[in-house]
Amino acid sequence: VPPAQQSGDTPGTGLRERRRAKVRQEIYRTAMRLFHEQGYDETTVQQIAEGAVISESTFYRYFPTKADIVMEDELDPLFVSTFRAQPAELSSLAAFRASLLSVLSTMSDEGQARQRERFALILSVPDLRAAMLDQLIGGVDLLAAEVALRTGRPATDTHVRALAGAVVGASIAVMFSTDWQHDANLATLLDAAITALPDSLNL
Amino acid sequence: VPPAQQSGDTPGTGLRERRRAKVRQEIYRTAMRLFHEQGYDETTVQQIAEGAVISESTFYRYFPTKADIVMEDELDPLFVSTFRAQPAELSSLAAFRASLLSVLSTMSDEGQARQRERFALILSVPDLRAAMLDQLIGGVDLLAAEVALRTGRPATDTHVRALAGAVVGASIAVMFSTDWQHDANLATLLDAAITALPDSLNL
Amino acid sequence: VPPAQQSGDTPGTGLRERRRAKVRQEIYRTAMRLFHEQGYDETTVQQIAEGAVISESTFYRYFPTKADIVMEDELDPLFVSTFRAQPAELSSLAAFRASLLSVLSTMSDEGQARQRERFALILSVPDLRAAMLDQLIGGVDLLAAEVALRTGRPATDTHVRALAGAVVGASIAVMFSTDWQHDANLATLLDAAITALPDSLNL
Amino acid sequence: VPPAQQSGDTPGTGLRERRRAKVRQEIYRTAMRLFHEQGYDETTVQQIAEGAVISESTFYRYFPTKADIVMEDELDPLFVSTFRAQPAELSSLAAFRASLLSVLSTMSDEGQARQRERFALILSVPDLRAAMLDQLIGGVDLLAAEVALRTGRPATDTHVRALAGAVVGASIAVMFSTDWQHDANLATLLDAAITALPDSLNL
DNA sequence: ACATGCGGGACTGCCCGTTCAT
DNA sequence: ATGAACGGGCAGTCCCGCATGT
Repeated sequence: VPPAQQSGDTPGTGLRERRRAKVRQEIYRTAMRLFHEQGYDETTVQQIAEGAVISESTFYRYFPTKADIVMEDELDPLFVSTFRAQPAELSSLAAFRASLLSVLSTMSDEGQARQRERFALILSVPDLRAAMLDQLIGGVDLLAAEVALRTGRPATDTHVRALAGAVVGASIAVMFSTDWQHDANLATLLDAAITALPDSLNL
Repeated sequence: VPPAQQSGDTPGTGLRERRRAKVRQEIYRTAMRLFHEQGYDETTVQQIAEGAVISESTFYRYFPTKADIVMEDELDPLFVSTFRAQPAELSSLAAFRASLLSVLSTMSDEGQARQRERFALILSVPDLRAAMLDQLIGGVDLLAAEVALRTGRPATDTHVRALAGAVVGASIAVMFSTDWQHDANLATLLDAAITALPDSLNL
Repeated sequence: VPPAQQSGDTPGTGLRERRRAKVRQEIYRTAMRLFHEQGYDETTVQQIAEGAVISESTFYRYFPTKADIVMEDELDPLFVSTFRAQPAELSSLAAFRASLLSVLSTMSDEGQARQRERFALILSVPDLRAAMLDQLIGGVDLLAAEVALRTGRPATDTHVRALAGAVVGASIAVMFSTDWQHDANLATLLDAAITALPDSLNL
Repeated sequence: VPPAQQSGDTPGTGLRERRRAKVRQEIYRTAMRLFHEQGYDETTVQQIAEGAVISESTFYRYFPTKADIVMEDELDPLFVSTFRAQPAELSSLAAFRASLLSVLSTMSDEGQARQRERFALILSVPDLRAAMLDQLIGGVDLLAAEVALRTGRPATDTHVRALAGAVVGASIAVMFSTDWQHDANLATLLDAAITALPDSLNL
């Protein structure tokens, strides 16, 4: 037992943690493969457990629900650090936009493709769409906290929350647009929407 | 055979339709009462069915899922008609704000209290929060369609969608703020947020 | 109401009967198409009813169960008449074999293909396999009755029933053999099995 | 990890296994009692579960379907071992007959009565008749495998399958004869049918 | 007469809490 | 004491029979 519980973010070099991470990844990959082959609803937790050679109850120790496998998003922490690194003279909106572009551009093409597919999956499965709201609310809270930091206002300030909500809402609205699958580039789309947002409010 | 199929909204004078509406309401009330008394998760569909003196399968013929009972929102159509009635010279944002105030003000105190409770329920139950996203997306689509109508732009236009998303997002963000339960008035809160939105974007 | 209920087999020229036949066929075709497109279990009775533009309960007035659509076999009456037409000097077994070949040979290639596919469907769906037993028992009874007619013995005679059972059983056993899908010709297979049956008993 | 995986049939000394067997038997007995008292269709799985003091979902962990309770046949393995013990010089048919008699004679009168009743139940309930086909196919496959073993031919050989099918088919045909309930002895009946089978083929 | 709608039961799948085995 | 097995329990889907209304 390590003398001090390490803070959650540190990767962790303990043997335990690595084993855990490995199992987790095995579950993740098996599940994604099955979702891809058979569809989400058609894949049972039992099948995933069998594929990853663990018991069903172990599965639930790694992912609270089946939907959480897909909800997994490694981009949030990256986004936060990027946002904080933006020059102070930028407005929050501009900083958001810059961070967005920066994060998206660091993704490999394959990474983009995977995000894309993941997103399409979420869009098409009610259960996953549903699971996304908490994710979204979390996103708003996160952004509000960062904006609060930047501006010195409290995170519960109506203006701060409205800004965060509007930005996330606009992003979602554009992403959930029915006809973006042909559109090659999510980054361009989002960038345009965010840039135009102030003007859009005058429509 | 009825001589003319009546448009869906008309109350309907057929014996069948009235019975249906009555049963639906009975289910709704029974469910809400039970949710109030025992909590949402602690109430089974079977109990609701028993309380409404129907079978479980009949329940599912009226509400596709248990969550849909709570999702029921009669305000949307009212909002749409109010929004359309706004003078054309108002910007979409202003029209939205005016409609919002108008709709909220027509609600009785008791109606407001019920909405409030309903909202608190949704906030506290993961299952309901989850179910809300589709509702929200629907709201964005609805609003986008109306804005498109007002401005003559296509409903899929990025500006239009961004506007709709931002407005809904900001509203949600404010409503999901942790500390509004003490605040008596939702209307005031929302009004402030929407009014300040353009300025907020400059934070 | 017709003065005399016509015997079930007569095609019937009444307007009623023709309408009935037409609806029945419409149901049959819609169902088969859907089974083909989506699979049997994945097709609900409601979908079939919608596709045939009738109500669900009407469906059940034409087919007692969903499985009965597939169970429909128009070959039995043909087989009986062919069997009766066999020369009296043939043994029952020989007559059976001759009738079998005769009936199968009258089928068009397309008809054979359809029978083949139908059979594969039955094999692969538990529900259909299950539904088949009554069909089979019916077949045994039918055959026993015919053999009884031919031989002058009572249809309940143990020898008669054993013969009928053995013939049907052997046919089934061969048809349910795991590896016949590559084998182009069901007729050849069955013929060989029946011909060799007496010898097989000495194994 | 247990040092050696015990063969499935061995009773098993683990506490877990014994408990499982006990629960299974409790379900079986409760169900049979209820079927006897109220009829099969009139007995719900819920009642069985209540009677066995388990939950409905546990029931389905022990028996995949309600029908499988009745399908349970402990005679198959006994039959196989008896069949294998027959002297090699007997023909397969003769060996089958000898095994049949042997197995039936070891059954107590009460056991016979139970089998009888079980069979009558199956005959009278469509759902059970239906479930029986898979059982039958299994029986044919089993017998074919044994015959293959005895004769050195492949189990998929047409002669082998035809023989197995014919024997099972003849047995079924006789058992499903309408008027055997007065006939005290199933063994005698089956024996006669099997013995006469080769001659019957010449009818 | 005909369709619509409801009762109700079988069954599946998700998820959680407890118990057993190592 | 850690992890697997197992049971409980509930949501939800589909099939089918019967009552009811048009």
